[in-house]
Amino acid sequence: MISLKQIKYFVEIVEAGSYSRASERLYIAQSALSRQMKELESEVQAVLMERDSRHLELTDAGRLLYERSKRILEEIAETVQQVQQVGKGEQGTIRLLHSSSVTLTAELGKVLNTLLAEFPGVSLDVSKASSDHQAMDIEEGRADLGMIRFPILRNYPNIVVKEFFTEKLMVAVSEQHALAGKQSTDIASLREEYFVSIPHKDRGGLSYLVTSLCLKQGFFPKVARAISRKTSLLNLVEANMGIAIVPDSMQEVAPKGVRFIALSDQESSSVVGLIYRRDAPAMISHFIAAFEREMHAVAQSAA
Amino acid sequence: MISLKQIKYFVEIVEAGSYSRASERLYIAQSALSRQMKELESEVQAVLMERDSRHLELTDAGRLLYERSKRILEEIAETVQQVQQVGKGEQGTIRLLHSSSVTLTAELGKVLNTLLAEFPGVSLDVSKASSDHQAMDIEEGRADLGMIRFPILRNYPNIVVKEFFTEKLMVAVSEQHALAGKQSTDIASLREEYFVSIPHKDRGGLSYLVTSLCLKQGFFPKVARAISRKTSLLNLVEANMGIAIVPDSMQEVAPKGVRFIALSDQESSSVVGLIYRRDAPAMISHFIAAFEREMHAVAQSAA
DNA sequence: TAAAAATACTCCATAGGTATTTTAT
DNA sequence: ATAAAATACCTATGGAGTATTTTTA
Repeated sequence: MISLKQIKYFVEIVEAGSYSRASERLYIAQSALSRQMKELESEVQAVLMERDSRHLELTDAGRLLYERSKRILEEIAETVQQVQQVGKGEQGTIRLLHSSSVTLTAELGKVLNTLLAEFPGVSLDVSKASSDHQAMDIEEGRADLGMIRFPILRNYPNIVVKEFFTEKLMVAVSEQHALAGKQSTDIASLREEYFVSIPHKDRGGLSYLVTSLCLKQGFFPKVARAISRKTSLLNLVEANMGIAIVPDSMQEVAPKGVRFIALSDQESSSVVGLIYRRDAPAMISHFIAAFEREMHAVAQSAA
Repeated sequence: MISLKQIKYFVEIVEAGSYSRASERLYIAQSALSRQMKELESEVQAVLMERDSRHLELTDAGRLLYERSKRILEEIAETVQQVQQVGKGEQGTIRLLHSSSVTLTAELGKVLNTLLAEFPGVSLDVSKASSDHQAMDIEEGRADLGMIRFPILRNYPNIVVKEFFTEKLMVAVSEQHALAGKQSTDIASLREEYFVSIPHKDRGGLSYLVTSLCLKQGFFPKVARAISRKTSLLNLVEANMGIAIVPDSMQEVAPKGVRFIALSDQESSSVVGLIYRRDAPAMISHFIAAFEREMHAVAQSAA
């Protein structure tokens, strides 16, 4: 019966390029490898490697086995990890909240799918909620994890707030707007514009950030004549009721008649944060750790 | 280190529904299973089965491991088989010929793809050739395998001819033809039609078969005014230059303006054959055996 | 109490170690 | 002549068998 040991040894030999080197890496004697490979070859009834005192070379059969073996070993490792997780009770539904300004972009969706594959016992229940609601829901056990936009004004003693990722801010304008054709602008130039977002000083998040940025340029953003909580900001922008400063990820979900203009200001970026209970169960903690890891990975690959 | 034995035992236990029954199937002692499962559970750090003296039930972790294990064992078995094949020199290109009346339908394509997956060292080189050419090419080593349409008139001593599969014959007519709307007809009713196929008595295959069928009904098929070897029969049919009797698989490759009408005659079917050298190398023989097996399998599932 | 799993104890097969030989450059 | 793989021989770990105990429906 072919054994996993043989497969592991075989892969290691191929990657080490020689029996002796592989024997060192595996902390076993070279003779053991020699015998195991002989055994493996008789199991599959095929010569896997041409070997002499200098060279080691895979045969066609060996190459095939090597490729397959890597896959199989990976699959087994992954399986063991996942079975461990499920065994540890890492299963159930994670209730994930997100602010309306944190949209579920394709990128985020990809990351979440990766996580679901990694945590086979877990499913997600995603809803939209304001930062305050998120904090309360999580504190009181109605949700597990939230994605909010900095800054956070109030403090919740039982809740951890972690920086998650950073996005560039952009100006969203209607295609009929004077700025529509521009490549780039800055916040100071928006002094006379009407903002469809509600500049609410004490609610934190994006509106707070935008207001602060404007104040730094010496003006308080003028409020547009039409404002809505129901329809998305971007629909008002499209209707040319005013402009908005939003994260660039909003481009993905923007209606057709909206143009995005880059902001040259250095500080014009916004941080998305992750919030969760300080005493989150192990499963949630593991999920969060993986979430951060994956998100940083895509951030790296993007940079 | 988790072992294949443990995985095999585990799967067997799950499928047997009890340790004792599994131990019988595996020809080992029940105690051995008990210990191996204990070991496996400690390897994956998870309880896999709730077991007492009456019931055996998988935990969530166990269910996950069971599903994955089946996949992994399959993958290993398949790998071993394929490595054996490649090791036995079962690699190279199989030169496959087919008559023009044996079209590479989607069904056939699927079967060939299955075979290519099963024979990882093999690739195909497919060409069209007349039955006679096929036999000569194969006899003289320029090809390996041919798909022809019965009957075969000449005898080639070094070539094996095997029935492969059977198809219903249909009448192909232009959509402007009087028969176009009919559900079904019979050969006797085609007495006055013009046939765009060339009724060649001594060339075998489809034309011979069609001619014989007509003769059985007491007439010799009338030859259409336009005949071509280059363009496909069906183009002539579409242009309403005459009708043709063809296998139903031709519907897949027919131009839009062609209608197919069923034939009620009992004998109106045609047999496709496989031809190859009597002394074909092992690899070709194995491939052929698998080809027949797969083709019969789809024939069964269709019926 | 009966059937099925778990444990105790024993044995042997086989994986691995050391030392040596073979092989190809 | 040397570096690496193959072989010979020995040892020890761990997998399997038998017999027995434990568990729960």
